[in-house]
Formats: sequence, C-alpha cells, structure tokens
Amino acid sequence: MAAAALGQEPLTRSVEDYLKTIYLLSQRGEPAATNDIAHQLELSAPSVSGMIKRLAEQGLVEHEPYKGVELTREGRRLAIRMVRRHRVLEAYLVARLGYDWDGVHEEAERLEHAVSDALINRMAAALGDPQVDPHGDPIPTADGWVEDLVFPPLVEVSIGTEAEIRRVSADDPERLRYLASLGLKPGTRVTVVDRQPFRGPTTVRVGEQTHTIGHELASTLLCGPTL
Amino acid sequence: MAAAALGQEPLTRSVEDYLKTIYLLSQRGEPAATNDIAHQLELSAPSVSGMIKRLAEQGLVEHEPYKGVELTREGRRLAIRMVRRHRVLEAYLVARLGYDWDGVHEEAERLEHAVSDALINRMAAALGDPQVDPHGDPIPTADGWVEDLVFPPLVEVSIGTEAEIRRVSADDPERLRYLASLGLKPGTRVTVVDRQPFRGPTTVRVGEQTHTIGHELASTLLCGPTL
DNA sequence: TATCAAAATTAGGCTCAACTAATTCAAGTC
DNA sequence: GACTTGAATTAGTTGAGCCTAATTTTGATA
Repeated sequence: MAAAALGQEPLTRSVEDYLKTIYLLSQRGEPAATNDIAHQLELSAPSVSGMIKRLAEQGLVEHEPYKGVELTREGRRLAIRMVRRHRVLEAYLVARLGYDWDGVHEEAERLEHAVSDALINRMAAALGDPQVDPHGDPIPTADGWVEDLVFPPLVEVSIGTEAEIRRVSADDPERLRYLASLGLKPGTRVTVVDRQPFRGPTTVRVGEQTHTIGHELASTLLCGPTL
Repeated sequence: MAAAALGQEPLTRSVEDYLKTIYLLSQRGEPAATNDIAHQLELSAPSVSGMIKRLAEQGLVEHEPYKGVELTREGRRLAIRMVRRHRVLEAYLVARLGYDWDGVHEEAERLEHAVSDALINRMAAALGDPQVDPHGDPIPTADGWVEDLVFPPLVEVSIGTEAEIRRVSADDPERLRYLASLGLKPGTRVTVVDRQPFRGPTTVRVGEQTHTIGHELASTLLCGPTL
C-alpha cells in the first residue's frame, strides 16, 4: 500500500510515459521487465530502475526487485487513461485533420500529455465514440473499460484460410506506409496462400493481388475470422 | 550575437512560455520587465532573472541588466510561432469541438507546447485560415507575419459614439463569461451612453439593453468604428 | 545631495529525471 | 556446487528550472 496514492497531484510527462509503457508491456501476461521498459522508452536501465522506485513509493506500481513491475489498480487506471488519450487522438487526427495512419502516432505521442479529459471526450464524441483507432487497437471508454480481444497474428493463420486483418501492431511509419501500400490495413480480407518454414515469409492474396511478407512484419498483422 | 542560435534543438516548455510572455509584454513598446514576466508566469523574480540569462546565452533575448529584456529576431520568430499556435488552437477548439471562449484559453495553453507546426497548419486550413481568434486577437500567419492594429479601449470611446467591439483582451474565464452574458463579444455593436469621471463606469447600449461596466473591465474591450 | 523603496540580481539549495560506472543477483551450465 | 552471463540495481554526477534569503542597483523624493 502506498503513501501518496490518495492525492491527485498531476503526473509528470515521464510518469505518464512509464505507466503507459508498463501497461502495454504487461499485456503479455507477465510483469514488465526493466530492460524492456528502458528499450521502449529509449532510456538507460538505471534510469528505469530509479523511476520504478519512485512509482512504487507513489503506489502506482508493485515492484519486487529483480522480478519486474506490475501496475497497481491506481496505476492501471492512469495508464488506461493515457492509452485512451493516445488512441482517441489518433482516431481524431485521421478522421478530421487528414493525417495518415503512419504519421499519427508521433503527433499523438506528444499531445497525449497535454490534452484534458474533457477534450478527449469531446473528440471521441465528435467521432461517435469509436471502438478502435486507425490501427485497430481498442479505445478504452472514459470510465476505463477496455476490450481485451486476442487476435492471432497472420503467421499463425493456416494456409488456405481467409481472414480479416483486425489490428496492425506497429508504430514505425515506414512499416505502416509499406503495409498500406499493399492494402494491408484493418478491415482488409486476405487469404493465406503459402508459408515457408523456419520463420519464413507468408504469401497472401489481397483482392486481385498476391504479396509475400516476411515473418516479422506478418507477426504484426493480427487477424480475425471473416464475419 | 549568440553562441547556440544556429542549431534548432527543441525548446523546452519553459522557454516557450518565457518567449511568448516577453513578446506579449513587449507589445506595449518597452522592454519587458523581470517582475512583469514573473507575475505573468506566476514565478519568482529570481527564477526569471536566471532564465533570462540562459535565454540571452542562447541568443533569444537581449538583456541589459536592470533594464528589461527584448527579443532578438530569432526569439521573436519563435514567440510569434507560439502565439500562432495558441490562437489557432483557440479558434479550432471553439469552431470544431464546442468549446466556449472562456474555457478555451487554459486548454490551448497546454496544447501549444505539444502540437507540431503541421497540425497547427491543418487546423488553420480546416477553418479557412481565420485572421482572428475567438477573442478577436490576430492570428499570425505560418511565416510569421502578424497584423498589429491598435484599437482604442471602450473607456476611450466618446459618449454618443457607436462602436464595434473588435478584441477582448482578457483570459480570465469568469470575466469572459460575464462579458458574454452581456453580449459583449467581438463583432457586437455598442453605443456609449454615459461615463462617470475618475475611472468610473461606462454605460453602453447593446441592442435593446443597457449595461454599466466598470472601468477595469471596459478597458479590456477594444473597439473599432462601425463599418 | 542623501536617503529610501522598489526592482533586479546574486548566492545557495532543492527536486526531477536523466546519465555512466560499478556492483549485485538470478539462473542455467558444466 | 562453482562458474558464467545477462539483467537489475546501487552509487554518484549532471542539468534544467524552480525556490528563499541576501545583496545590489536604479530612480524618485526629502
């Protein structure tokens, strides 16, 4: 239990980034590792160790030394708020201000620290409270509820199966632009035509065309059954 | 002449705030005073002295000790960019996201540090590149040009004259809400009916109604002739 | 001209959040 | 069970930007 968990002094930018990152890393089901956090935030491991200690003192994370970090209830609430901000911003910028899905991440990454909850709610309302962002990632509701569907990546879809791309879990603009150039975006239907062994490429048919995609990229394409 | 004025390392939030404040204070025609900057930013005077020194080293201001600060060409360019951001944000939030003119300042004050120039330009374009914000303040163009019209405040408009409110130079939400409740916004036509001496109140007719406004508030209403 | 108050600056200290270098811990291997 | 390796932590430093207290400068007034 925490000392200062009661008050709602505003979080610093850094704290917001850490909480969001820990939340996203924790979705794999295990506590977030110091190194992974450091890598994600482009910081050194000791910096992360230090911040984890401060977050633990504030009651936002539980930390067992050498065993990784987990968010507390309060930490998760704040992290989900950041995720909502990010995804609502992405959705709004694409829908209303002509952004492409590849450039929008960077802009949202900065704005998420500056917007009020009221603005986010207005943006969401202006779009009719969408359930997913342009990458297909689910948008948490204002009261912190978020759907947690697990979709298999394209690399696990059997040869011969038709599937619909539901989420594209990549932030890198270059990759996203490339995927878009192949028509591989959420909502696209693809049929798996072939796959080479040993983490080899997957070949899919997209409409009239056929594309061969490396294992790494194909892992970022999360698919669901066609409805 | 400055040491590091060449590079364009990103400015910190603080530096952005100082530059904008110095710019706005300088519009009175004199160098900005340390105390005025401190008051405006709600900081202590020594903090401001310290920052001024750093800004001078970066070539963003010229500082003669005990004589106030002035922006350099580069400092002014950056300050005007912040002013543009702020005013475009205000215009956009009011026009597209249902904000009232009294609440919009605070939101813009935070967002102006997080937006990219590209986003500001898209917002401005979405509104048809407006020339003024919801308070009637001129919006600098993307290349840094800004109209510098001087309007007389309502307290200087002669009795019997009809005038149009052009700008309302107040940020405080309470005052703005009050003024709005009297219909006193940019574009409103008023006729000065009476004025008491010794900084006394001014009485104006607004449409069918008559209102009496204290000197301080009437000073924030900048007027032009009816066209 | 001497004095005095207000404005500005200098001096010294604090917190946050980053860093590098050095150390400790965990876990698998021989 | 000892060794090794990679992950994590501790130790110590730095810089930005804020603070209060003390000092200096300016400029107006007696």
